[in-house]
Amino acid sequence: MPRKPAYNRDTLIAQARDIFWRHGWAGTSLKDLERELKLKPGSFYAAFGSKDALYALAMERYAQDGVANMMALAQDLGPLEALKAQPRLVVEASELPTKACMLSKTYAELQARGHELAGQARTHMIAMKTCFADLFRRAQKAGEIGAEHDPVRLAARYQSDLLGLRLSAERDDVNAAEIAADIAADLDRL
Amino acid sequence: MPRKPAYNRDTLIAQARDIFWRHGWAGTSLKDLERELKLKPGSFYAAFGSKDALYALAMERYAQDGVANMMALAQDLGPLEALKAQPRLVVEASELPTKACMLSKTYAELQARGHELAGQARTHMIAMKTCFADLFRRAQKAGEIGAEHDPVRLAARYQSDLLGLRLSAERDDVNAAEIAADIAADLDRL
DNA sequence: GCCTTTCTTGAGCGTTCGCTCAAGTATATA
DNA sequence: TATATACTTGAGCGAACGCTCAAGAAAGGC
Repeated sequence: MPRKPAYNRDTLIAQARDIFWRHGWAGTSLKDLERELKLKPGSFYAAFGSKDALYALAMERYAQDGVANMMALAQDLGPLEALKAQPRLVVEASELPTKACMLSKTYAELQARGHELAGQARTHMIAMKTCFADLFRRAQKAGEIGAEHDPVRLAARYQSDLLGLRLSAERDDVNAAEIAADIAADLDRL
Repeated sequence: MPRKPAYNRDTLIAQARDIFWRHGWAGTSLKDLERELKLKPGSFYAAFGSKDALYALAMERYAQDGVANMMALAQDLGPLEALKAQPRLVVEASELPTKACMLSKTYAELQARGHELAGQARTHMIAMKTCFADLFRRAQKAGEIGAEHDPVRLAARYQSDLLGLRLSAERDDVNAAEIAADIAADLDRL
């Protein structure tokens, strides 16, 4: 009996992710979302409930894709080569809304006010770090890196370097490709 | 003939820097500033002109102090030891409003909208990077690091690592001291 | 003590914010 | 075709935003 929505929910979430990713939480107004998603306020709130609820969905999508992408890369190249390739891939990716990590941007913007979305960003970053640690552990088991290293510590450093790289890649005064190459080179010395 | 202001301008700028640093541009309202600086709207606008003008002053103060601090450290320890010490000092500093870099936070928040303050943050970050490059150059001349390295490239990587470290240091799930130690250890292998 | 000059005060401007809701429209079922 | 059940629309709510300005208070120079 009912009527179907004129929009595709998953598409809208992906669109919202890109807008939030680029402009941040406070930098994105409902007017912006209504214009880009082509939804009037009523439809928007019927579909998602609130700006924050949509932001949470967008961030979840972002995090899931990030982990899936890393896993697929490891499937293709093996764990160490995947970790080495990722910095270059991020810098070279031209279709991203922005180079900086959406999770770190969210965390940096909202943590001081104790916003709930900052906590969710933190959770997603931990999942990503765990994914990195798994890859380091697998590389270690495969004998690709020395047994004296702690995979969790390597993962924390790697994630930190990646966050810095992605921030740097936003700047036109920085040669991000060089930094990416140097991060990858460091992994070969482990 | 005139009447003196009841406030100290430099103190207010330092206070504003800490508030902006912690909460960001959109995250800080005039109400917040009026409350913390104990200034009514009229006095505020007579003194600083606008929220953005005060933000620019705050960021300038932040950047000047950053370079001065690095220079003083190099004076005490020499260039390489200063670069090695800085990561640990940032992580251990307990009096900072927040660990993340104010310039990178500003840039990440406002760059996508083309805000003028993002451009100013960019300029200050370039100055900081130039300061790092100088120290690497001096370390190289002193024979502390190999002649095959490019000081500018080292500076870009170092700044990127530092930005990542400072973002990571905001998170309670990360052992930032370990990352800081690893960054310093990398400098010894140059 | 008076006058001039500046600083301080706070009510309130116009705008934008996230969001609500009642009325209208389209569609799957009976 | 009639009806029930969504979805769509857009005017507009109360609150918060950055900011203005006229009136009052304080302090140096004479």
